[in-house]
Amino acid sequence: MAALDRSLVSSMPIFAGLGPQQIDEALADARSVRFPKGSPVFEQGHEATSFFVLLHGHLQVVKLTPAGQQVVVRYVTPGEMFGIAVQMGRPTYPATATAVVDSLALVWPSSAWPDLVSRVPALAASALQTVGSRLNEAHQRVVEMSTEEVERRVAHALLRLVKQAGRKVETGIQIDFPITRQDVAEMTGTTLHTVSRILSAWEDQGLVEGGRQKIVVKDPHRLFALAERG
Amino acid sequence: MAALDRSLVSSMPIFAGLGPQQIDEALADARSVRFPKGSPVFEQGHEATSFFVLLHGHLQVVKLTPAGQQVVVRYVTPGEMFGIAVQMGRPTYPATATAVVDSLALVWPSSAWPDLVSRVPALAASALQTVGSRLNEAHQRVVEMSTEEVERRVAHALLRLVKQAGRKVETGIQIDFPITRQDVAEMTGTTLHTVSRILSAWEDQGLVEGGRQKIVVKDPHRLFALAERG
DNA sequence: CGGCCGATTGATAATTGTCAACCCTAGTGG
DNA sequence: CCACTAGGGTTGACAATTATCAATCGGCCG
Repeated sequence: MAALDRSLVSSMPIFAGLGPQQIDEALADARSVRFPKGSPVFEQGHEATSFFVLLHGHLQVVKLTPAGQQVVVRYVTPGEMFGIAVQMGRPTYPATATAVVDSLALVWPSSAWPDLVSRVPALAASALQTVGSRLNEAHQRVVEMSTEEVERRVAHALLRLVKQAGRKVETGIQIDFPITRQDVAEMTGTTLHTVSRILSAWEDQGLVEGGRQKIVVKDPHRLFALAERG
Repeated sequence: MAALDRSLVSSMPIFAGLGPQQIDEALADARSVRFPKGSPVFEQGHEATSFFVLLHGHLQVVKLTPAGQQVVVRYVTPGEMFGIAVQMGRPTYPATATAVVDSLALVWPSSAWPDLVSRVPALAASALQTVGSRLNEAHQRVVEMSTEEVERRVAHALLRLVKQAGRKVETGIQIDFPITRQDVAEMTGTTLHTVSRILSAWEDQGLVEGGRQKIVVKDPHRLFALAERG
């Protein structure tokens, strides 16, 4: 089991640069847990009792506003660390993570972190880099929302999804999990109606191919041009 | 000199929980540098050769888009660590930091970080928390830009400025550095025209008091109500 | 097979950006 | 010391994007 996990894990950036025995040490406190499609991994406001590394599947991370509106913060892809609220000094999770397909994650108790870091100091640097790259994405998104109109924001969001969760199919590259127009709207700060109109227009131009909870990008290059030049 | 710095620094969250000798150790590699109003501390895209702690003053951190539009990422207030790109695994600064008033900062060479962390492990946790809280702010901003109309975004931005850089004056609380309508627009993803209209309306209602590069919040409570309830 | 969730599309309204003109004042330099 | 100027601010008119409201369609899952 540990050996299986080690092979699953050794190629992941978080564990990059660790020796086999360090990986085993890190894995000692962890257990792997299955999260069926639709089930919550953790919920906004709850005590941050665990942190995670996703092994397989995809999670949607959502923030709920006081007024009840949702914003999709990001999607978690295999290899990523997540739920590291405590490490950042917050006692509760700042968002809700839900499995959008059947998923598998390594789970550590938050209390294991200090000990883990002292035994494997490189983990602290790993965590810092993880959070740093996430900060960068967030800032990028702020810049996009400040300076780009909706269509380009949707284009950027789609390209990001393609990079993170693209799977080759006959007609192009498909987002590898069920995703609705509403989801895309919540990623880009617009409404499902506007997203629907945009995707319809793109479909007419042969850029993408729609479907129920499905998006296939047929011409990534042209989509990229649209996102950049406008 | 070191003693002076230590007293300046010991109350700052980044150095919280460090003993006096640990603080001295951390300060050993640092020098303090003055940045006159208007001068750049570091620039977007340049090699991240240093990281910093602000001792006095205020910095504006700006991201420039390929199309030449600016977005104000945040303002740095005394006690904050900044320019920690290398620690997050990026070779260059992702934004430009400029002193908006005469400022003073501690400067470390980036190369000193690994050694520093090994001698003062608590710094790694400090840095992680700093980046974590910044990530939180960025996400908060994404949520606001996704769900709130301009007026409430401006209200939130003003309240944040008041908290970070508010100074009591007779008529209320003034932002303690020169700030233009354009700056506020670049913080909230709108135009200086819209900001000007909003501030004018608020001034008529006795909420704020305007002026050239000046904003005084006369009634923070009412502004807060406006930001929250809408 | 039926119901429901997701998607599409039209008509309309509202917010906010754009363009333009103008004012004001702080600071500069003669 | 005063005049001038440039940068910051204000305001109006108009346009455009995008949200809102409403109706309808269609295909999947139970």
